Amino acid sequence: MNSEKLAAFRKRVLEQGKLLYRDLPWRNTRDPYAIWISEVMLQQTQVSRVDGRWQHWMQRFPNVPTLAAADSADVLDEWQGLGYNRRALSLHRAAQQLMDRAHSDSERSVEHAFESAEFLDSHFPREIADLVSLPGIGAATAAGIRAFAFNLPSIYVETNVRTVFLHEFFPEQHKVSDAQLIALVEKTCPADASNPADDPRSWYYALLDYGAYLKKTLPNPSRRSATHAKQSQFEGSHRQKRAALVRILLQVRRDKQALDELSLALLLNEHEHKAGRPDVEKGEFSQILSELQKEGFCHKTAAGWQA
DNA sequence: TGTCCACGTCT
DNA sequence: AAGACGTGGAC
Repeated sequence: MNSEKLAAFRKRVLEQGKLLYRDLPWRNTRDPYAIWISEVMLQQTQVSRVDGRWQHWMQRFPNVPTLAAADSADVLDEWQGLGYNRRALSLHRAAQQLMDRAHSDSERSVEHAFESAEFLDSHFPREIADLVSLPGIGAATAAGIRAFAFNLPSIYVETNVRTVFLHEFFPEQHKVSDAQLIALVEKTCPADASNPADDPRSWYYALLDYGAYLKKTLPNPSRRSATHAKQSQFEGSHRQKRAALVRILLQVRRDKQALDELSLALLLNEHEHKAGRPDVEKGEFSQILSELQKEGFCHKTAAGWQA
């Protein structure tokens, strides 16, 4: 790949990015906490579904200390409708870890109150290794936080970025590996922010917006990525039952203020612990549900269990 | 009506 | 390293 070709590509993406720029609410802040929340919400989720939910979350849990102090059931409750509950529980746990880190930092710099949001923001991790050590933050989310909150260069590979590189450099080619894409992403990301119109933040906004546009107008090019996988069947799956159970528990808690906080939190932690594993014990869901039914919290209908 | 599809993180 | 994980819009 010669440098003229790369320069032409960069110019094209920047131009497209300008034309297609989306003025999304989480792009009008530099608060790393707010951007972190948006990145996690946007994992596997369309922009249209996050818009509104992000704002609501920010009202309810405006900063790291608020989120860390929240009850895990309230965090789940706020998350309902976004899918993949484990992301909400990871957010909650990560916030608590950040508080722990801030606490130990403030022992060394006592002039800062460790409870203050400003202190935490200035201590929000910006190194890849520190970000990735938090639950729910992988390579992509870490790079996104670095670019959008701190304007720092990284290799940000997610579906829209894949789409652009697949479309521009690998037309027609199938099963393109991430290693091939990463090499190009690394080569093209601006490494210093001296030119304000061409920095990591603007660069990745442009890539995201151009990629989203390509997905709308073409058969999704990112299907040609080697990482693209067909999802397993939802109907009749454990995760369908688990989702129903969480919904019912939260509904019961909202409506009747029954179910004490602690037992619900324990149950939800259990749920979190088991997520991602296929070894959930047989009959566990129906057992919990029939116990709840005995206490009059829910009942079985033709459509399934209801609160 | 159901079936397919959107996909990053974790184990 | 293959597969689980939630929800709702598109068709």
